[in-house]
Amino acid sequence: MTNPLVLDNSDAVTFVGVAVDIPLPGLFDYVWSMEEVPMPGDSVLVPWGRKMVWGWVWEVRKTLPEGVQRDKVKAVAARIVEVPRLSERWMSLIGFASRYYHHPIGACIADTLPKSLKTVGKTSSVLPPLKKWAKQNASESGDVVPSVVMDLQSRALTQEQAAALSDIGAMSAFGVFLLHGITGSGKTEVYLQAILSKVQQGRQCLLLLPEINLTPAVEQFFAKRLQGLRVGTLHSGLTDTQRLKNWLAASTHRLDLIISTRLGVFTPLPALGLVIVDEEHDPSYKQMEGLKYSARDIAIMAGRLNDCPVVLGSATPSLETWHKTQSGQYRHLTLKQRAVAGAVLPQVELVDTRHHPSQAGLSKPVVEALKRALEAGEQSIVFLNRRGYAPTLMCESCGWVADCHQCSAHVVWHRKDGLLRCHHCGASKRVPAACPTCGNQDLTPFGCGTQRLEEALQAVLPSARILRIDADSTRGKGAAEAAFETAHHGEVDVLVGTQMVAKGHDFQRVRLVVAVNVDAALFSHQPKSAERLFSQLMQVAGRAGRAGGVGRFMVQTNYPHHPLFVSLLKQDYEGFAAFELDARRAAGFAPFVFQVLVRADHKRLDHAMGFLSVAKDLAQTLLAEMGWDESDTIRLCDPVPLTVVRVAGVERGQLLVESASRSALHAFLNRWLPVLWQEKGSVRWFIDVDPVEI
DNA sequence: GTCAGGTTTAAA
DNA sequence: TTAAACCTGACT
Repeated sequence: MTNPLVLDNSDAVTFVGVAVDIPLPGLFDYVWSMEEVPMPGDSVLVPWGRKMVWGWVWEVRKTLPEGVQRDKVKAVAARIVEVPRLSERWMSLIGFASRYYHHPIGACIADTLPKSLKTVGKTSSVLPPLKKWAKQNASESGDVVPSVVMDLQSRALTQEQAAALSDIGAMSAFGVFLLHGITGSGKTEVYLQAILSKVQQGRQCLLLLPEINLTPAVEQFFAKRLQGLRVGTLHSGLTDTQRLKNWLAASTHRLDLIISTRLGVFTPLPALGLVIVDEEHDPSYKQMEGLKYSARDIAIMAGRLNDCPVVLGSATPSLETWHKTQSGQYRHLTLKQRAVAGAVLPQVELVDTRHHPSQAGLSKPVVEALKRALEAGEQSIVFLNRRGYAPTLMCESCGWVADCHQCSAHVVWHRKDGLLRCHHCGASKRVPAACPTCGNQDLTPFGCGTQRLEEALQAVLPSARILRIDADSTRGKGAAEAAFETAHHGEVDVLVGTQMVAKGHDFQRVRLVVAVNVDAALFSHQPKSAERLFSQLMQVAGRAGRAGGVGRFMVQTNYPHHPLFVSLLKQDYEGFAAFELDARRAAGFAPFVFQVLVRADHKRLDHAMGFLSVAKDLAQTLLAEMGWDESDTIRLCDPVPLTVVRVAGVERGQLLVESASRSALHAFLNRWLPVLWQEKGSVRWFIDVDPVEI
């Protein structure tokens, strides 16, 4: 601490540690030679090599850190006054993300701010909203308590809802709640009233949703129900300018409720009072590129830093959340009844496909049920989590299979547009007229995707109006909303689709829901695949019978006695979770062990694998030096190629590191990763903390 | 010698 | 990541 009364020595120089948008670890030091005093959080322009790059002041220092030569240090070129200074709390959150995910701090900032903030001075479109913001900010403060009132048609809460609400409302400090409620149990009503009460106290609320598709409907819902509420959305579907505007409004308390996808969890909200993560188990909360964060985990840290409650909502909580709830770290709020009047749980039926052979993916009992629903004028949903027409195209005479040139994977036949598309790299090519190896003109599709299922359904239900909803049919702006709109208006008898049909949308006239081709997930080597299947099935099941009457959910399987289905029949999440957690404990999987994945990519597999084995050797040496017993604290697995080893012409390998102690794992990474930075050669590598796929 | 191509290194 | 420097082999 410098005493402010003692004048600085005239030759004392101020240095700043700047987080630069460069994938290198650590901060870079610059001289601050401007009149104005630098502050952490300032946006600056600094020389980098022979060009200028954008960065943020992270630390202000009187001396250079050890090892930095004074003559190498250049001066900050300019402070970008138009960009608001980042708050301390926001910097703590980014700092946490950087340490926890072992990702360079500059890259963390770059990955979490609206990217238009990096182009100030380069493009003209960014400046007007920033200038407007500065002007507005000078003239008035955003900190006003809005007078928000609930609409008159508010329903009375069930006892369970009221109890949950009062528990959340009573929590004014940090605490995590699991709001565990089946579909239709009225979680949203609890969110709404909790948000209302926080907003009336002058606080901001952050509501995270797993998918962009859900944001418009949810925004409308809140705007309609809470009059006077200043609500805005943040997601990657917004234009850069719109996103910047909403971000600025949120960060200056001109919004009370921010509804966003995962990227919104990093928005600096000055008056954050409540964080809600809806469908907290959803895999899309995990960012897979750049800073590989879990928005749910970051949300919890944001709650901790802002000392406010965090609500995790789900009908089928992730097992890590469930585990923490069971051990008392999170508080468990349960909603067991369906809140919508007259709605009851759907009946689950398993169709044993060993006894009911299926044609084009549909068994006889399922077809019968669909016919009856059609006759009764009801809507039905058929769920198949695989898009395209057929996952493989094969020549039966020579055994040739259509593969992707750039990836070690089969290409999927998309019959509608006559293309073979690779679902890994996105490349597509025309369907060949004949087998390229033997000239056979009869190529046979194997397996079934949503397009083929749609065709099969049309064949058995000729009079039905069928609508397919998947990533292909809803490409293009507004296409998804238009499709859902059509379904809502009842102009559709059967909806066929991937998990897109399962998420968030209540179709009023649906009584029957069918799931086909789910068995592969039962025996996947991915530890989370059973968990994911169970939650998907519970979620689609919830689409049945929301309007009243008993819904019916039929699942085709070859393994009706599998424990997952035994739990599904009873819609018994807790039973499933107990079974699955036991299995994970026995196998030594997460959440009983903490994992970090080191991935190495290179055009040549031997280079990628070579890097990983060197990395492993270095790790072993390091562990010996640290005096840790390898088998005891840190477990290093063998480097292995990924299942789909080549994608877009790049070969990929990985090395899994595990420990029962999170702090030991991080302490080890802090020593190991700097060594790897020196060792990389031409191999591109990165790490994934708490990976969802291994 | 020189040109294209790959690999290494530094960036504060 | 980017860009320049550095290295290497093929060819004139």
